[in-house]
Amino acid sequence: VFVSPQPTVLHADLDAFYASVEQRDDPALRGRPVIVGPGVCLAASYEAKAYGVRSGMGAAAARRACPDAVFVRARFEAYTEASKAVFAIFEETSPVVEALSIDEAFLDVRGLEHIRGTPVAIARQLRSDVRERVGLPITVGLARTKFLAKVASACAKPDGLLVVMPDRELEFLHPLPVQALWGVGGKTAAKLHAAGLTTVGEVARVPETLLVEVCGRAAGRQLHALSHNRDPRRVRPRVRRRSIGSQHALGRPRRRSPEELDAVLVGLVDRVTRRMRKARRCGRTVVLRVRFGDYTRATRSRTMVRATAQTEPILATARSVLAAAMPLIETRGLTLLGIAVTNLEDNVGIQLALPLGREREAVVDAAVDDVRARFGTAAITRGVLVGRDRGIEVPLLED
DNA sequence: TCTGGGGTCCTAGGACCC
DNA sequence: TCTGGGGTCCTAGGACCC
Repeated sequence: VFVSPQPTVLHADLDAFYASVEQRDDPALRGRPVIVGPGVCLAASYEAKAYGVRSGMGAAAARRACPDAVFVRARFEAYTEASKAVFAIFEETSPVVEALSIDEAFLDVRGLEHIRGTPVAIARQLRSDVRERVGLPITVGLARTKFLAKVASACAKPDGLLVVMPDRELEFLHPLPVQALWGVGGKTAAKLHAAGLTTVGEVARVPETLLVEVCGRAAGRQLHALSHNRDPRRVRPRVRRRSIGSQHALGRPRRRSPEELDAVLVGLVDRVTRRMRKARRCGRTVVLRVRFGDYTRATRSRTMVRATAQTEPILATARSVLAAAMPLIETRGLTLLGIAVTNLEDNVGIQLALPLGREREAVVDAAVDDVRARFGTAAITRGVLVGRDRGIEVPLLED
C-alpha cells in the first residue's frame, strides 16, 4: 500500500516583525506606514511596503518612496522579548523546532494527530495562539519539505496560511522566479538569467553539469536538487553557533587616528567577549572586518593557539590583526569596523567540592587532574577557584 | 536602493604532514 | 632525491540570509 506522504513541515514567519511590534505597542501606528530605523530600514510595515519600501533600504530612499511614513527607532529589547514569547508557543506546538532567526522557525508536526490534530489544524491553532497571546500577525507555510514550506510562507504573506499538497508541488514551484530558490540572490540570479533561465521550471530542465558550471559545485547541485523538489533536510533543533561577532558603522569616510580606531576595537572586543562568556563558548580565530567608502570589504584574521573567551588575549590578537591591516585601511576611507570570533568551542567547566585546610597548590592540582580524567586531553584554558560563604560563591583565585 | 548589525556556507590557494 | 597521493589547518574572499 502506497501512502502519499502528508505535508508535515511547517514554516512560521512573523510579518514585518519589528514594525509589527511597534504597531502593537503604539495604537497610533496601526494602519499607518511604519519604518523602523535609524539609518537603514530594518523593517517596514505592510502599509509602507505598499509604497515600495524594502528592508535594507537607506533611510533617505525610504522617505522618498513613502513621505508619509512614521520613522521609529528600533527597540531591540522589545523584539527579543516578543521573539521569546513566540518561540515559547512554537515549543508548545511541537517538540521539534528549528529556529532560523529571531522571527522564523521550522516545526516538524509529524505524529501529533492524536494530541494536537492534523497539520492544517495545528497551523491554524498556531496562528491564532500567536495573535491572541503575543498580539502579532504570523504567516505559516505547510509542505512536505523545508524548502517548499518556506516558499509557501513567502507566498502567503502577510497574515496567511498556505498548504502545498504533495500532488501539486511542481505545479506550485515551477512557475516561480529563480530567486525563489534558496541561495539565489542578486548575483546568482543574474548568472542564471544570462544562461537564459528565469523560472524554477527552466532551471529544472537543464542538466546539473550546466548549473555547476554557471554557479559552482555546491550551489549548482543544490539548485538542481531544489528545482526538482528534492530537499531531504530534516527539521532539527538548531545546531550551535559558529561565530560571535559585533560591528560598528563609522559614518562618513575620513582619516581616523590609531587611538580612535583602538577605542572602537576595545568596545567591540568587550561586547563580543561578554557575549561569549555568557554563552559559555570560547574561540580561537579572531576575524577583523572592515568596509570602505566605496562599499568594498575586506577581512583579516588570526588564529590563536588556544581557544579563549577572555578579553585580554582576544583584544591583543585583534590589535595585531588591525595593525597588520593598517596599510590597507590608510589608503582607503574606512566606514565600518567589526570583529568576529570563530572556531568556537564549548567552554566546559566542572566544579569540585574540596576540603579546606590543604595546600592551595595541592587543591588546584587535584582539580586539574580531575578535569583531565573526565575530559581526556582537553586543554584547560581557565580555572576559577571559588569559596563558599553562607551559600554565596566567592572567587579566590583565577587562572 | 548607496547601506545596519547579526549570522551562514562555500571556494581556493598555501603551508605543512605522512 | 625534485617527486606520488592523501590529508589537515589557516587565511581571504564571495554570496547569501534575516
